[in-house]
Amino acid sequence: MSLAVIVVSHLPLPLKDHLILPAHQPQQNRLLAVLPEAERGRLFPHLEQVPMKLGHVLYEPGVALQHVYFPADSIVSLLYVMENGASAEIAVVGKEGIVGISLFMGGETTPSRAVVQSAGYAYRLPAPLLKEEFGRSGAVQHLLLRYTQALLTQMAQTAVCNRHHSVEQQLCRWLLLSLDRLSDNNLTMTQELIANMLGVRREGVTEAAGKLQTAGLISYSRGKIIVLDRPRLEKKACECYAVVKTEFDRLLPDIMAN
Amino acid sequence: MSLAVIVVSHLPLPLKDHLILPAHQPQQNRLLAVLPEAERGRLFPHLEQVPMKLGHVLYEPGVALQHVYFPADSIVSLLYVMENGASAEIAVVGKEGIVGISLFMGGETTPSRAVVQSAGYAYRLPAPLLKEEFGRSGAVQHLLLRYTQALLTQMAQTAVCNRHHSVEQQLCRWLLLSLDRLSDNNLTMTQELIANMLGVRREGVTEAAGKLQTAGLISYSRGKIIVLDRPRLEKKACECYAVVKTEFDRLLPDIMAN
DNA sequence: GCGGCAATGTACGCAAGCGTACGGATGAAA
DNA sequence: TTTCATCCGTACGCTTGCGTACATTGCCGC
Repeated sequence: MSLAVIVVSHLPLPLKDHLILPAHQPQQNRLLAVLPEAERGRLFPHLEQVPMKLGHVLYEPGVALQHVYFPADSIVSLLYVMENGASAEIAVVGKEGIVGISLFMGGETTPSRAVVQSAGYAYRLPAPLLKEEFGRSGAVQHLLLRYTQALLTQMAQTAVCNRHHSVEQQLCRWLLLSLDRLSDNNLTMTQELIANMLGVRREGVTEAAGKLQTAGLISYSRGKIIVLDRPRLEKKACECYAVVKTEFDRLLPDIMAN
Repeated sequence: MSLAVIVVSHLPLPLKDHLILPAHQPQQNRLLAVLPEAERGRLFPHLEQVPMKLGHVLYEPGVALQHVYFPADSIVSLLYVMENGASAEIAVVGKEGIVGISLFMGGETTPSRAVVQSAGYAYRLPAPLLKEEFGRSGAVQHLLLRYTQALLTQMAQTAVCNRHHSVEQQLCRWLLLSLDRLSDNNLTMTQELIANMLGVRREGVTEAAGKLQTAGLISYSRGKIIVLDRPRLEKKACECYAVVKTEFDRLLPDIMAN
C-alpha cells in the first residue's frame, strides 16, 4: 500500500515573510472577472490577496471554512485521503473557479482536503460575505451554481477515468487539465506529487512520463515539466479530458474564453 | 474491452399498459416528505406518478430534461457510457433524492445517462415548475443544494473507490447503497447489470458475489439477491460506504432519518 | 567543488483483474 | 415435459500496476 507523503502546513500563512505581492488584480480569476459592476462593487473591497505555497492545505475534511478562495495563477487540488494514507484527486481548481463550494451549498464542510498543487496567488473572501451575496439570487448565485455543475462533471469523469484508463492516459489528462489553468507551458511538479494526485505509484508516473518524453511530447527534469506538443498530448489522453473541457466551455463560456 | 449491454428504451413511458398504480403518495420520496406546507401546496398538485421500469432511460447525455424525477420505491443510476461502450456508475439516486439536478444548477443537461436500476415508481414534476420554485430561494432551494452536495460527495467517493478498492469491496459498497434506498433486503439485479454499474467484468462480480455467498453474507440466484447479514457486509465494505452514508446523514438528517 | 539530499531510473516478483471461451444450471414458456 | 434463453460457474493466459529494493543523477548549500 503506497502511503501518500503530503506536505501538511496549516493556515494562516506566515505573513512575516516580507513577500512582495504582485499588483492587486482579482480579475485574474475568471469567475471574478465576469461579475457585473454591482457585484464587483460589493465584493472586491473585501477580497484579500494571499500567497498560495506549494503543499499548503486550505482546508481539512470536516473543518468549516473561514474563507473561500479564488485562485489567480495558482492551482488547488481537491483530494481525498484514505484511512491508510493513500490518496486520490477528486478535482482541480484554478483561475476558472472557486475553492469552498460547500459554503454556499449549505454543508459548510466536505470529506475532502484542498491542497495547493501549483504555487501562486489567490484572492480570498470571508465566508459570511459570500453567503450573503449568494443569498441575493443574482449573478453570483447563477455563476457559482453553473461552476458547481462543471466541477461535478469533473468529479464524475475522474471516477470514470479511474475505472477504465491507463496511468499514461490519466497522466495526459492531468497535464492538460493543469495546463489549462496556467498561463504558460511549464509545470512545477515532481512525479511523486503527481503520483499522489492520480493515486498511483511514483514509479508508474516515471514510466508514463518517460514514454511521453521519449515521444517528444513533454520534457521534464527534477520537478519542471514543459509541454512541447500539446496537440499530440491531447491525442494520447483519454476522452475524459475532452468531456470535461467541453462541459466547462458549455457551462461557462465567458469564463473559459481566452 | 467489455462492451456494456444496456437496455435502452425511451420515454414517454407506455401508458397503454393497463397498470394498476399504487396510491398517490409522494411522501414516499423523502425529499418531498420534508417540504413545508406552503411548498407542498404549490408542488404536489403537479406531481405525476410514473412507473419506472428496469432499464428505462430517463435522460441521455446532452438532452435537456422535461421533468425532474423523485423516486418513490425505485432506484436510478447515473452512469457514464464511454465511446467504446464501457460504462461506469457515477452515483445512485433513490427515495432520498431527485433525478435532474442539472435543471436547477443551470446546465440543463449532463454528459451522463440516467437509467432505472431497480423498478418501481417515481413522481415527476415539469421542469419549469421546479425552476420557478427553486428561484424562490426558500426551503426547496436550500434542500436541493444540500442534496446536491451529498450527491457530489457520492461521486467523489466513487472516484476514490474506483481507484483503490477491490471488486469485492466495491460490490459490498454498492449493495449497501442500494439497500439503503429500498424497503426490504431483496434486490432484483443480475450480476451482468451490477458489472455494468461497477464498470467491471461480469465474471468479477460472479467471483466476488460467490465469496459473499459462501461467507453467508448474501444469497442470490438468477437475479434475486438477498442480504442476510448486513453488519458483516458493512465490515467487508471499504470505508467509502461509511463516508458517503455519514455525509448524507449529516447534510440531510431529516431525510435520512428512518 | 563537494557533500548530501531530493528526484528520477530500473528491476523483479506478485496479485488483481481483463479478455475469452465454454460448460452447467435454472426457470419460464411452449 | 421438453425446450430454450438467461444467468451463473470456471478456467487460462495475459497485461497492468503494485510493493519493494536499490542505483543513479542533478541541484543546492556550504
